[in-house]
Amino acid sequence: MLKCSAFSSNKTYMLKCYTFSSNKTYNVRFFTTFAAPATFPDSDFSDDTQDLVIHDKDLLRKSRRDSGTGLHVLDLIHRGSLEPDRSLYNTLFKKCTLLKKLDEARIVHAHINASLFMDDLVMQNTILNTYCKCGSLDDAHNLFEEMPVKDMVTWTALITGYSQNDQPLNALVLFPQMLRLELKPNQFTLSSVLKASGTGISDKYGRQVHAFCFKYGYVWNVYVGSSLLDMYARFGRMDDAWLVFDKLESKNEVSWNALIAGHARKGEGEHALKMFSGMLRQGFEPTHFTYSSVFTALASMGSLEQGKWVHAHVIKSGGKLIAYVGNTLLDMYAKSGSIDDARKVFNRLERRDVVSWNSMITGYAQHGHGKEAVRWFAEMLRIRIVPNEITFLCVLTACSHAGLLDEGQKCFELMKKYSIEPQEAHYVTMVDLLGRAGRLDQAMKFIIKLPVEPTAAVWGALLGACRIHKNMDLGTYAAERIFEFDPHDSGPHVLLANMYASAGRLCDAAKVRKMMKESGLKKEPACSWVETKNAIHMFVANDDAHPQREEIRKVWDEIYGKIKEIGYIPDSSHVLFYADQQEREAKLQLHSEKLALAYALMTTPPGFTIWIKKNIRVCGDCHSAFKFASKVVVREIIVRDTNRYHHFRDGFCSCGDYW
DNA sequence: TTAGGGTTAG
Repeated sequence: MLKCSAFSSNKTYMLKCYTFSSNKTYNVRFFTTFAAPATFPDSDFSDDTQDLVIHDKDLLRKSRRDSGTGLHVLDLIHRGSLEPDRSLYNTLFKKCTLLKKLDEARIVHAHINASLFMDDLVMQNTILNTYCKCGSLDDAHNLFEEMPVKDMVTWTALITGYSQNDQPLNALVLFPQMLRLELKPNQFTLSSVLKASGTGISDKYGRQVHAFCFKYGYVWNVYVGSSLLDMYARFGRMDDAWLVFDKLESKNEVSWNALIAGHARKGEGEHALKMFSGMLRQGFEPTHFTYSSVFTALASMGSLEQGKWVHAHVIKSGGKLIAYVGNTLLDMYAKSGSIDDARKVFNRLERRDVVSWNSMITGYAQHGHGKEAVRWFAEMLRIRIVPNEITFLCVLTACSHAGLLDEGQKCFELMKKYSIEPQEAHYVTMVDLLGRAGRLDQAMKFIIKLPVEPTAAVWGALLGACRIHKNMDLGTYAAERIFEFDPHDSGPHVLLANMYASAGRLCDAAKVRKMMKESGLKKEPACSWVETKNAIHMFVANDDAHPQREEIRKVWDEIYGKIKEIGYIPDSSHVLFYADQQEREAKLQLHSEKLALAYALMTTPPGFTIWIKKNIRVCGDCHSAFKFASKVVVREIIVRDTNRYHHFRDGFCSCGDYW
């Protein structure tokens, strides 16, 4: 709050300002284009005041430094010292928007309501927009309802407000209402409506808006086009996104970023990286948005070398590691297996937020360092970083994978202290934690006591644990509960059949297989990928299509012989559909990850770390074989399955056989 | 006066 007095000469005003907050008095020379005010007393000036010089164009900058909104100007207006004009109010609203000062915006609004601008449509639109930018859609909506006259900008401002404040449905409801009034949307309206259309489960609405973009002639506009391709990309329709991108009349960083982000979200790292190179070739400067999407893409590829190359770009660009880029960068290093580099990035971050901590905890957990993950969680709490629901999920998963039963239970209890309501994923992980640790009865009691109806995923976690600990009765019960949700889900059928097979109950396993056959259920085909010499090779079990199949099998046969010599015993319970023991053992050696390993050994130099990715959980027999293989071939083998990472080195796996 | 793109888990 400022108290001011002033005098003027030729549009230069000398203001005496006293701030109650800091108990300081300022002599302020205020150069302005405002009309000359009435006379001012100059007797208030004292000698012990500080001098500031402010030009009206500097008002925004100066008051930003003072962390105020410059509302003292309103006092001047109120005292008749200044005659308000549009640019003064606009400056104040800009300031409120910038600092998200809702209360101040309300004060300026009240002031305007008592001024000549009371019924000014443009001014009303500005106020409405300020409320939206300050996050108060209630204020914006109230004003919208009160406005006797509304134009296209009024509607667009409110639509944009809802779209930008996570209320897409409200935005989508307003759009047709606006059209019914025969107000013609422009590029601002359409890009906001498209942003709102990018949420939800279907692109049906977005496609309709696409038609409106054609109708009104904005489809090739870079703003509308970028929103349009982003909308398609969010629904995974990259072909449609590309069609829009290719036809844009001009492209900018945002169009490129939207496309890169689309590929990154789909886990199409290669495409995202190609786009990044293309963007550089065409002379576009990558932004924070670009880098965070590219690192997300690289994280999904686990491609450390390419990750380092892009990291070098960021360093060359000289930018600071802001939260988004820094967090995705450290996640990339963690997911690429280099937890040390991830920690270095973490240490260099300008600001470490809950996402930075979660990423480190997950990094440790996924690479088998459960205790380290728990230690980081404790440190995070010690320095009073407030955990979120993802933090707890990360820590619970870490505990579950590392067999840290007590720590996991304590972590679950701690959620109450932070007022975080457990979600389905937390319950699933708790059942997993108890079940893997062999506490199947406790897991069952936990499910019974759940405050919500247990889901198929909860029963699935119990079934998985029953398979590990060979508890047929409880496993069968869990499987039956899952079938009640979805009798056509092949996953639990396979798990159940595996469970019977590994317990030697081949007749029961055969019954499940028969049931699957009769219902037309097919097991999801297991695939493994291996990256060599900048190309990605995919393998499926019993792969007969690969041009080098003979050589691949020869290499694996050689390894198979060697690992058997040092203790590998094939576990044929992981083969479902063959009754003959010899045939089962033969099929076991043709699992996709084994073929991928053989191919990687053929095509990479000695000592080179081998990276394999798998679309489902790594098979138990392959896990055992890889441990022995890592010793025989003297290589580090990293397998990333849907659950976690396995670092096989010198006969051991980082997961400690607990996955 | 109104517009578009980015992070952690499962």
